[in-house]
Amino acid sequence: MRNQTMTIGQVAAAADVHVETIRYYQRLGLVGEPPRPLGGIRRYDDTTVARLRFIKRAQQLGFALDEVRNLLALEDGQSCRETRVLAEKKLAVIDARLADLWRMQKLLKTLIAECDSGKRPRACPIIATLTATDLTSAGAS
Amino acid sequence: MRNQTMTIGQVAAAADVHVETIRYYQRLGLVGEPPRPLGGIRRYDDTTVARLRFIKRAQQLGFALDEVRNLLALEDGQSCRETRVLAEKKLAVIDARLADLWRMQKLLKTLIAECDSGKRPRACPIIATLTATDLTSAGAS
DNA sequence: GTACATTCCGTACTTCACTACGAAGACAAT
DNA sequence: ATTGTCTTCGTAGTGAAGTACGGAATGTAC
Repeated sequence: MRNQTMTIGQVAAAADVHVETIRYYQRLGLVGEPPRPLGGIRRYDDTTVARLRFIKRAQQLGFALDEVRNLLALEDGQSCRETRVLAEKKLAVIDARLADLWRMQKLLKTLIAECDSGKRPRACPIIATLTATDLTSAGAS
Repeated sequence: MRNQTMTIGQVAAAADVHVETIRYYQRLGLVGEPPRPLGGIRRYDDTTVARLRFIKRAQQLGFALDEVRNLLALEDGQSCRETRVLAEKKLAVIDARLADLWRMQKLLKTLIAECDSGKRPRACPIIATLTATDLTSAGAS
């Protein structure tokens, strides 16, 4: 697959993305466009496939495309400190999001349990909570 | 504040949302529009404020506006079983999202730690991982 | 009675990561 | 030489939850 032999469709299949996604990344400058031989079709090699996989993995780690752009600039692996800083920032965001979701999970679990246990008198405890409670502290036993 | 005395701006201030947000919710049918006295200005009472707060709380629990619409239909508190079903579905989504984020968090922590410990030889372990690893299993010690 | 703030209404724009569409050209097989 | 698939390029649409804008009318204070 070396030496510019693949079409964009073959690259897409190899990296398991859609052709349109590659063209979108090219517009964003995340993936290069090889020169087009006069009136012909562009050819790619597997460095493009590798780059697409890199992008996919970074996304799975929670990086947005704009952040992936920064990571790609450090792709030589020689700027470990800068990469680390990006990873730490992302980790902080993920930590915060986890705390949020954890709070939601806890409260929902509590409310669902109350539906069963008949602890509260008449009305549905979930609706009652939505109607009256300050959720930033509610259910935090 | 009873008996239709507030303007939309006062309602917005009381519920801590923007005027445009109220109008947006009115378009979605989440909030009613009181009749407009011929060529005059609509007046609201605090049931609208309460409804806006209900919506905000539901959003904090992770419900999308479209789901809030369903919750509002059960607002009388008499359909506890149906409300519970909605809450359980939302809880399942949140559980899944938590698992995702937890995986990201774990992997990022591992990678950042490796940056420090010099475990890996030369290149940045984060970049190396993005370049080569299958993240769905990587770092899962 | 006039200046200023608000309201009303519709439309359009924002972000993010794509996806869809359409026309024209290129290439591969028969 | 024709069919059929693929590529190229540009533009436009998706969904979620709003935000922004602009002109006209209305309300409020002095």
